[in-house]
Amino acid sequence: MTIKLYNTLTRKKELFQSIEANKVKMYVCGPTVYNYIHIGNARPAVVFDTVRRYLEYRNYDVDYVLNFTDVDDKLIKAAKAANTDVLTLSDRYIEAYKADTASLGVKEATHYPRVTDTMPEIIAFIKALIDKGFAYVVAGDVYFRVRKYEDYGKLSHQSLDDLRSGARIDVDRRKEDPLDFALWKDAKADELYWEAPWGKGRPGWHIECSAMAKAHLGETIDIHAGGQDLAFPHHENEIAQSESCNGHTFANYWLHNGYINIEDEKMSKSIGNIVLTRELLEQFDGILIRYFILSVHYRSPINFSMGLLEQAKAGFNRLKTAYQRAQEVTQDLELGETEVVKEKVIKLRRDFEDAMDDDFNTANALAVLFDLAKQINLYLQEETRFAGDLHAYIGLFDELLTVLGLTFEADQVLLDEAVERLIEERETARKNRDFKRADELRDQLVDQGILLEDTAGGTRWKRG
RNA sequence: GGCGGUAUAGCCAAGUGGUAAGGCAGAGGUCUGCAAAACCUUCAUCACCGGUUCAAAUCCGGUUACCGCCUCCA
Repeated sequence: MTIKLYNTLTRKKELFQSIEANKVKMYVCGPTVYNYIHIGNARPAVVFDTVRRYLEYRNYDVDYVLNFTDVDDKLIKAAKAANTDVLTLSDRYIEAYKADTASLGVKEATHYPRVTDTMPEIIAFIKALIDKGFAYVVAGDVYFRVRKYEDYGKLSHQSLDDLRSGARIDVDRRKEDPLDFALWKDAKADELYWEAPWGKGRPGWHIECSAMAKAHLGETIDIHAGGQDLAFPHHENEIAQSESCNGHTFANYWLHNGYINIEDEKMSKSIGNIVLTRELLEQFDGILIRYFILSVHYRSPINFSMGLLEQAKAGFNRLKTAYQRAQEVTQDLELGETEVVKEKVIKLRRDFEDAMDDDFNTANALAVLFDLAKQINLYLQEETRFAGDLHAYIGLFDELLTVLGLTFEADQVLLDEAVERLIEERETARKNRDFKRADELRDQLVDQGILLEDTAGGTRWKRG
């Protein structure tokens, strides 16, 4: 049990130690639900889901909280544009988020708090900050007093002075310090608002996470995760709020995932190269997209393109083929098992754990799966094979796939009658050594996306 | 200006001191009626310069290029 993870706070890989034995409190910053998620949103969803799965594999009970920001400027604007209200809009995109991430093999979170459901806690949180002198009210807005919190900048490793000099010209002169940030925004006309002791309005962006994490996980949590861009200012501000309010460490480990570029360019609205997960799912299996994401270490940048996804598919198919062949063959074998295979399984498992223990190195973990596939392929060529051996390989395969959230969907079993007839007809042709006819039929099937493999045990087929 | 990241074969990608994992593509071979799948073989000295060391892709210094954050953003 020696999981090491890279902590942004210390910029080092640290040994993971949970607050409570065998229990992990994990908070992941979720999306602002004003649109469908893009591939960039998919990365943290997949990556931190994998972290969670591995912790569970390591026998931790993981309390996994993922929030939805369902009130903010973007939502208000989007709702107006769609001629609907904020809550209807956010409901819709929350459902879409869950559906899209489910396609990517992401497990359900333990809790999905929403800002609008956490309002009393948020208001109480802000009130406590005001009472302690960490926040001040200006004309209905409430700001956090950055200079009052001594450790400000400890996550992004910047001093307050450096941050100030880098800050853009701040037009809001009501703030005591340019870096002070809004905890509460005064309600403008026609906007959704909540009643607070200092006036009507809605919460600022950062406070929600502090409040929701506290409400669901307590004052000190184990892991707080999100995209690398959230480190500053969002997470920095969360730390400032939470530690000022609660008086002790907010999160022990901070994990940040790298960006996804599109064809070597930053994904952005202005470039117009946003790739929605939903669109991608029309062309590629979600699990393949997950595989692609996991083929790179989570902190490194990933470049995305259709070509790269196609390339990944070829590799993924290699794993899938080995797995499926093992399953087909195992039914016909005699019972029994060998020491050699037993030891190989033990070693493969250990290699996998070594990879994942090292800051969730999924690229190396996948290399272990390729090793496993190779062992299976080699084993299938041996003269004497036992069901027990293949079961051991398959069992390990299943287990490791589950940790990574990967599955090999069985190809649709149902074939069109017409297709089946073509396959049969080809078999007859082959028996009659009419190879010209057989090849024609095979080409026809290829056109329908059916690939054939003639093996000793008969003809196999799969979808290309 | 401040903070940080990246640079490994045609492509993707691991690797933080001991002589370059894995995958895709390619080449040759085995198998096959031919294929496919699989197996075997083959394919890099790690951006550049200098230094430390018995030994560096890995440490130190410098150079170049690209990128991120400092402003809503995964």
